[in-house]
Amino acid sequence: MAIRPADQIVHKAAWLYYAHGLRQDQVAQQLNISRASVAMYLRKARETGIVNISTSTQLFTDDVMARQIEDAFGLDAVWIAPHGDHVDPAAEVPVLASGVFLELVRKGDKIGVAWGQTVYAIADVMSYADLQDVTVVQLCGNLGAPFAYRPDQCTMEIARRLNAKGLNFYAPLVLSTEALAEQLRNEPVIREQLAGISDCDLALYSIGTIDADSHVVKCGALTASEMDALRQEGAAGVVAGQIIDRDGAMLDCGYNRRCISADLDSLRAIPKRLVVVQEPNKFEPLLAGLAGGLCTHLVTNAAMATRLLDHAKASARGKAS
Amino acid sequence: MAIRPADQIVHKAAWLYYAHGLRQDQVAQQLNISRASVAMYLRKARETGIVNISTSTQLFTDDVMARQIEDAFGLDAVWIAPHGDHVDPAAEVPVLASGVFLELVRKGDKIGVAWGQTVYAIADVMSYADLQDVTVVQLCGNLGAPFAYRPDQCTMEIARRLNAKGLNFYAPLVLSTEALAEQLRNEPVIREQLAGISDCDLALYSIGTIDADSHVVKCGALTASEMDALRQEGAAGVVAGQIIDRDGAMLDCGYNRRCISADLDSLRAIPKRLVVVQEPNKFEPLLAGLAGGLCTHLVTNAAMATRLLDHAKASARGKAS
DNA sequence: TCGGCAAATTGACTTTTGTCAGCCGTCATG
DNA sequence: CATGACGGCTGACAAAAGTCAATTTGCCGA
Repeated sequence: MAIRPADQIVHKAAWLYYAHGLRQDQVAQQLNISRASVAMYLRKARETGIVNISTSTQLFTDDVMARQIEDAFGLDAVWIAPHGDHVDPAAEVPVLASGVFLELVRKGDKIGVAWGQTVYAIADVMSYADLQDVTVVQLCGNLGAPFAYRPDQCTMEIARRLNAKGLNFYAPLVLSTEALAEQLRNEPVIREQLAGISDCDLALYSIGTIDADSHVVKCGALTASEMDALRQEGAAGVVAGQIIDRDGAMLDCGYNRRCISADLDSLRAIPKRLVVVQEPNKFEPLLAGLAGGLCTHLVTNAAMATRLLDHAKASARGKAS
Repeated sequence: MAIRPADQIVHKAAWLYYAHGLRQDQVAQQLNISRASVAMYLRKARETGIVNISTSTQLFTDDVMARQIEDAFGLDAVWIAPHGDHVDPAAEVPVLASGVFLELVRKGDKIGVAWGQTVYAIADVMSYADLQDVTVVQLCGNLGAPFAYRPDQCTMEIARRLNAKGLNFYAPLVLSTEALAEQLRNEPVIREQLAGISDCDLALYSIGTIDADSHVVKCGALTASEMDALRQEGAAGVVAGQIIDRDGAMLDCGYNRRCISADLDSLRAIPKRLVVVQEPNKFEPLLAGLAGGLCTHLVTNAAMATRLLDHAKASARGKAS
């Protein structure tokens, strides 16, 4: 909580430069150090969240399509990244999502974070902030797989960026038997953590696909053929490591019963549920998530937005006829 | 609410530069404009709060004196500006106060603002923000005096800086008779506004002195000799244009009864009450305000902090003996 | 007390950003 | 239809910020 003596100078430099608007050479003079050091301290200040630079994301909500999707699916807010007509189209959605995320976070909040490539990409471009009284909790159990986007990695990276407390989940995501999963869920430590999920203020997740490329398959929680079987049984998407059906309800299957993760009611109890979807093949999973009320705030790209609207119009016509 | 077409380009430039980290020439290329225009748009973005740059004020709370004052006076948080060993010592407290103010404001808040040179100085150095759903309300009636720090000016300037809604108080601060003041207070428009003060989330004020230099004297609400008489009667400070005694209670006097302003209970109902005091001669008034529980968050300078602590220690000894 | 080593600091150079006079298109006016 | 005023945009230059190799500082163990 207290400022380390070594950081004192960083705070001072940042204050003189950003709050008072002095030039770097003036700051250097004030603090009796070289201008090069000032430049270094200022970079450090930005990188550690002592200084915060945020850009309004209004540009992306202020859009007819975004409004139409809000209305069609009853969402609180929708952000649409335009077609990647610029340098790095793949980065657009994560950068936007991280901006939106930081706009939604409040001091003292408890934030639930799931996992996946999308979530990790967001963490990776997120700018640093000084939110020491924020807690970031992992929404589901862990996987041993050596991927950067594992649940614990996602949680910790976001906590690190925010200078927040990170609360990891020390249990596997999926166990070999239902009985063991049940026992573990009843362990006080685990039970407490699961129970605490519903009093998060904000949740961040993407929705996974039901195919061989799914992160649950890549990380070894399910085999490609098991996944295939689940699709036959009505699986439509993955939320926090669990399989949901087309209506966004938990699929009644052995895999889910062997999972240790946030149950969907707990997720729905979180007031702000930020869902970020980028890849085109996540259309069906996203529809399932929307149907299940798992999303209040949505960040996606223009292509996906168009498909969502087309779908909404089609089903509206379907009902009318 | 919607972005003006002319501002679209400002948003885009700000997004590419600050969120994606492109250089100005790359942004210029993206948007097919000259780099000079990009530089201009970026300045505009900073000046209108599309981009927000904020610096942690932790340096100034993270201080033994600040902690001691918190404890001694039971405050939620205290910030102390160090001795003016740098370029513009007079600006230090207002700059700090505006930083603290912006840290305390939340989206959707209703903010009460009083008036005076200190408050106006804060407004004047405050950086721009994009808080469109914030409401800034004037805590007391108006004065005709041609000073920039009039109640309505303070309110409007802060509202302008935040891009917030400003709600002015269309009544004089002080009337010639008690009867007229009472009648006016009962006018529905005025009554409503006064009643609404207690559901502010945050208040900002300084505490005025009881002397010929007081802003209420300069603005003609009281003459110097009237002020002198009030001091004999126990006046110790001025809050939102009204006179308080040494205990921070409303002084029972004709002037106060002729005032149209927030009553002290309404102020105390506001959860965050940010008091900013800079001038040495405001020591007694500040003590009165603290005694009356009119302050939860305090911004001041090192000299004042020392005096406060000395006073607290002295009265602790007094009680002990 | 003295090397030896890592971390912090700096001077000099390069790149990026800020600025402003002048230009160009637009629009209202005579 | 010419004119002039105005606001926004740009090119070219000046100022400021970023970078990095070289140097200094502080610190540890011998």
